[in-house]
Amino acid sequence: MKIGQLSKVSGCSIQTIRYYEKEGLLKLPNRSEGNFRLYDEKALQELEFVKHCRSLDIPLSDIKTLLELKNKPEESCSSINNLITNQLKMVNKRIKELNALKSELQLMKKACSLTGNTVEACGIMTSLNS
Amino acid sequence: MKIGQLSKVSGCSIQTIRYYEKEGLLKLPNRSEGNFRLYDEKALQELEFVKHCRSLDIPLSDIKTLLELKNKPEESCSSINNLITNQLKMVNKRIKELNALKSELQLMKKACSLTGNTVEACGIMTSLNS
DNA sequence: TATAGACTCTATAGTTACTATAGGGTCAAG
DNA sequence: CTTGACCCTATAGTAACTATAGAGTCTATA
Repeated sequence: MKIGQLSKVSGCSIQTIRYYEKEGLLKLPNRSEGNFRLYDEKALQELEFVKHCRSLDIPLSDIKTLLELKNKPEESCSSINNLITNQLKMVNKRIKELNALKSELQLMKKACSLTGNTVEACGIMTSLNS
Repeated sequence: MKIGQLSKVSGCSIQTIRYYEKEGLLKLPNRSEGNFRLYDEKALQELEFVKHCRSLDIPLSDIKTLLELKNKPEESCSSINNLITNQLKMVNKRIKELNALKSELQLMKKACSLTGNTVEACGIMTSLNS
C-alpha cells in the first residue's frame, strides 16, 4: 500500500510517517516506478509499535532503542525493563508536579470568586504578583 | 542592576530574560553607555510575575494577556478567571492522561517480571506489539 | 598603559516532535 | 488530453527555551 493508505490504517499522518522514516524509526520502504513509497503488513506493524510507544510518552530515542532490541530476541530484557521503569518514574514526577499546579490554580480560582470583580481587586492577580 | 544580577536574583537564565524581552513579555530596559541592559526593582517584579505564571504552565501568549490586563486595573477580571479556569481544565486533562499512561506502564512492568528474561519472551515487548 | 578575565551584546542555530507549505511529479478516470 | 487526487523533497514554522560564535565592555592588577 501507499503512504496515504498506511496513514489511514494507522491513524498516523503522512508527514509524521515520513518524519519517523527520516529519524530512523521506520525502515526505508520499497518504491514504485513513480517513486511512491510502498508498504507491507510488516511496515504497518512497525509503525503501530512506534505509535504505541509514543502514546506512552516514550521519547523517539528510546523507541529506537526498543526497536533495536526487538531485533535481538536472545538479549536480556533488563534494559527494556529499565526503560519502562524510568519512564514510569518520569510520569510519576510529572503527575506530582501537575497536582501541585492544580492545587495552586484552584486556590486562585477561589481567591477570585471571593473578592471584587476588577483586575485591581483580583485575588488571582494578587497571587501571581507574590 | 545588570542582566547577570537580575538572572541571579530571579533564578531566570540570562538567555531566557532576553528571550522574554524579545517576545514582548518584558519591557525594553534602559541601557548603559556600553549598551548593557539596566534593570530596576520594577523590572524584577515583572520578571517574577512571568516566572510565576510559567510555573503554572501558562503559555507565553496567555501571560502576555495577563500583563496587559495588569495595566488596566478597572477592567473586569472575568477574563483572568476564564484563563485560569481553562488552564485548570488542561491540567486536569493532562493528569488524567498521565494516570492512564501510568497504569499501562505499571501493567507492563508486571508483565516483564512475571515472564522470562529475554527480549523474545518479554511481556513488555509483547504488550508494545499489541 | 597593557592585560586578563568576567561580563555583556546580537545573531544564529539547535532541541523535541511534530506540522504546514511550496513547487513539482505521478496516476487514474473522464 | 485534462483534471483532480495523491505523492515527492525541501524548507520553514510551532513552543519555550538553550547553546554557541564572534565581538564589545568593564574592572582589577601588574
